Amino acid sequence: MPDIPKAYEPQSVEEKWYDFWLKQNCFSANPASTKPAYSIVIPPPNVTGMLHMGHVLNNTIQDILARKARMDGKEVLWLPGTDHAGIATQAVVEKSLRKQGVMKHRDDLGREKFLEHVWAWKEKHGGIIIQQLKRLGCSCDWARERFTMDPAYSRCVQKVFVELYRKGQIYRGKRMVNWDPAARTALSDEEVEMLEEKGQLWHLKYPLLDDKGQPGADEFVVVATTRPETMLGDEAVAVNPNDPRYTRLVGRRCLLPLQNKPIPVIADDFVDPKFGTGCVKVTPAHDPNDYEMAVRHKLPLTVVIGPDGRMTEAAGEDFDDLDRMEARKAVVEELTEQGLLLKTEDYVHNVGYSQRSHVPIEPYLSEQWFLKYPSVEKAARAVEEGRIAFHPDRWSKTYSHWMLGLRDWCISRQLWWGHRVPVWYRKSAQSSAPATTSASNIWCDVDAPPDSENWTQDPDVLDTWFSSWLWPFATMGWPEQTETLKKFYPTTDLVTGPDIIFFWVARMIMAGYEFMGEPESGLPPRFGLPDALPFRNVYFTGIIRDKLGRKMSKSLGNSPDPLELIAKYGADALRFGTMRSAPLGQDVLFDEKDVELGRNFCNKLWNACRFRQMQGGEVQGEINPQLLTSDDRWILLKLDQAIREITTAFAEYRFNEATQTLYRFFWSEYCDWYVEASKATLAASPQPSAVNPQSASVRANTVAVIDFILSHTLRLFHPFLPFITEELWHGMGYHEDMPENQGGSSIMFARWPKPLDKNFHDHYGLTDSVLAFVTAKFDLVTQGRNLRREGNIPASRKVKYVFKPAGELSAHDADVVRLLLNAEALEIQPGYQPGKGTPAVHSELGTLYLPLEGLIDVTAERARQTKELEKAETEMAKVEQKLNNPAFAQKVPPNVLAEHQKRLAEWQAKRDRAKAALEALDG
RNA sequence: GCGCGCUUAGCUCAGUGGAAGAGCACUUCCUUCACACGGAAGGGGUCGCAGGUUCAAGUCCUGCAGCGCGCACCA
Repeated sequence: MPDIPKAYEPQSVEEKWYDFWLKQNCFSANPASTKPAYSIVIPPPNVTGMLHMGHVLNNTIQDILARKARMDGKEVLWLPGTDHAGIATQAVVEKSLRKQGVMKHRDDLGREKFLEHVWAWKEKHGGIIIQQLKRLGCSCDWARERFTMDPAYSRCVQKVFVELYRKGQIYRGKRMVNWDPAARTALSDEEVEMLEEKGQLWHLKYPLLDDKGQPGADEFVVVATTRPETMLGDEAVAVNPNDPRYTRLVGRRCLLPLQNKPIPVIADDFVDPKFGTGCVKVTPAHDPNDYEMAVRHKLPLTVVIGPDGRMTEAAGEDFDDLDRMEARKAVVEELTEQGLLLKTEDYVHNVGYSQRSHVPIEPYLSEQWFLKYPSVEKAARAVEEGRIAFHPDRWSKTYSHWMLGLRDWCISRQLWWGHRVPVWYRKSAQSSAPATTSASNIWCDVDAPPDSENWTQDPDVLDTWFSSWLWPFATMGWPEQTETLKKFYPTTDLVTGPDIIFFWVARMIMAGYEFMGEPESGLPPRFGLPDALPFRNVYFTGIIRDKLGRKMSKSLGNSPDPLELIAKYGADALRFGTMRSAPLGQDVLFDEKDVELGRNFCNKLWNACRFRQMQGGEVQGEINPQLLTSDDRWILLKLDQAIREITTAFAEYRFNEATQTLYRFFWSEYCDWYVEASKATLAASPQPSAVNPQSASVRANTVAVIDFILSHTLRLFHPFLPFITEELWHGMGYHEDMPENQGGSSIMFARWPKPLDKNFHDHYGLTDSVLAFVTAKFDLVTQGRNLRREGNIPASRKVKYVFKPAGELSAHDADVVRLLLNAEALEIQPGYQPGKGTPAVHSELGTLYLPLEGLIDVTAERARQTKELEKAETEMAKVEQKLNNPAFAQKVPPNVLAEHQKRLAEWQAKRDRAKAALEALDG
């Protein structure tokens, strides 16, 4: 690292090493490797998407896992790709084409032309998010990038459709579905968001008809509705058969206002007599329950709201072509005029909204394709019995609950962009319209029928999730039994958000069992893999929110652009800051300050290495146990502790804990204490001197300790901070002695640090007493610095401390204390007799005085000692209370008892010293 | 209605039955030869409320309250 800049400059460094990794093929996964496999498939982002903070969190975690696995000696496959996001992409392209004036509606272009435009759009924009992931440092095997509309992948989707169709799991049916009038397509139940809304409950009067079909003078049934516009399609009024108020009405007819149509009063158990008036208007074509009732009572269906959300001709002249919300107003107005609106109540209820278009869902009767979920039982048990582990585990409850109440999945979408349903209908002889749908007239196969001119393909495409549920194996070459599948399936970890637990996670597990699992009895093995499940662990990230706790969204404009953050702070900073504030299982309140913290941390790491470089000399490999200082031993112990904590945190997917440990170890322990203390030895000349023949070799030994710590620290940091660690790994020369494939070429493959074992501890004298000694030494320093503060002595003023040791204190340790106190001198005087009121602090090592010759601030000193005294007394009281409890001594473990007794003694000693000091001040 | 979270320093949050923690913000001091993207010393908490278990509870149990999120066909 020649001419090291004072501050870390990430931009050039990041680009350089990413190119290096790509050129060296560091990310490519080799199925022929003998190393154990580790694999992740990326949750495919939308092909037209842009990187947002959610991606940053999600993909940083995956990259951390992948990089850690490489350092653990695994053969790693992180398989990237994108999905085609049917509705979203089609909507974006349609909007753009309209804006350009290319079309008004896609029908203007026709299916083929329109799809050409979408593909062109995909070619232009589809790579953006992939490039952005690279900026973040993601170590995906890019050669294996997949897209859900790739020809091979599309064939997987079709094959799966055909298989399930032939097994009877997929069927076509006319059903009431969730219709998105903006996107003009059916949606699955999961794509409907129930939102609480303040609405109104309108009470409508329907005049009853007498025997002659004439409205009675004053006879009405009153129905309540939240959607008055649907009354135009009413076909009955229903009451509960056991409701005494209305039994006499059943069988009579009433007049549907506005339409002037007689409709029957029917009896149905569905009606809850206790709700509202106990009379329900029945709109068969626009409400799922009403539809069921209509089927039971053989009522006709009148469609008054069309697929575009506008009223149809059947709604009557006055309402035809009105938007459904305008129609609502118009209907209410008209009914009011006719005196048929009894009352309007405020009413809070839940309204289904399209998760895609954010418009209210319209229940809509249409012909759709449905899937009876396959392998549900196996998929449910896999999670319940722990073969797939959720992190945090609580999501498994959500999963199980969902698996219990499954309804058939509506998989067809009325779009053009997507996998077209592989079903053809035989054209009738007379026209090109599909003939009756009997078996011989339907062709369902991956390939079109040979006489395709006699057939018409189903116009619908499949739900995007119907393709992405195959992602873990369809990306690896299924249905061929590829080497990749053999090596890397099942995958190890999946990282995703809990919001797609139903959409994706559950369905992937089902698909795993259905298509990768054991064959049904009697059939030859279809796939020779031992395990069907698609992954073993699922890590659920939190949702990234802004610092006010709001979800990030384009419309709020509260979503920072990660690329701007990378440009400003560096990718490592963004990764570290995000991970540090993202606890397992909780939402993340993102604040740019977090990224700033990440940048500051990188700068600290940079400068710590720079400090080492300034000490000169080659990388020091060997540490001589004979020459270790107490500080050297202390930092080795702290490193050991950090390695253990971080390794455990990784095993439990507690990444924020790992980053916090790293932060604490490196900043608070290594930089704040060890580096400062090491300056005592580093100040010596690197050349042997006559005065102190050992100082040069002690100095070299300290440099060796620094190299040991830094080379370990860089490896511990690598999964979080890939760029700066690679830069420093090479810059510091730590790669030089490593085997080529274990850190010699890249820190990516350096071995993950192991905890320092017992032999190491014994060999280097890493003992509890060293730990206690150095802790006490540093405590003495903190107290000594406090003396200076309390006495209002500026840091710039050189002062002399006097130390009265309780035992032995080596010259080195005394020098460290002097240095850390920023003292001109530290006089060791075992028999020191302080003058009256000399400020002093105590530690296990002895008493430290700050003699100030006539400059003692008696008031300040008294205040300080009084505070000490009070603190000691309250702490004593706490411990005494416990110890005085007879049950305590009997039941508590001996070590805890001993610890409490020791604690009491310590506080007593402190109290006594504070008392004495106060008396001395007054005396 | 059912389920799941959350409630700890001014803010954002860690905390795994045995002395209340971090970052930011705040106060004071320091441009000392790694770093002002820095250093030092401080101030600041009846751990949402009420019970219970325990020698010992921020931590375990039971209620309650507030906030958030799922799921649920009641017009």
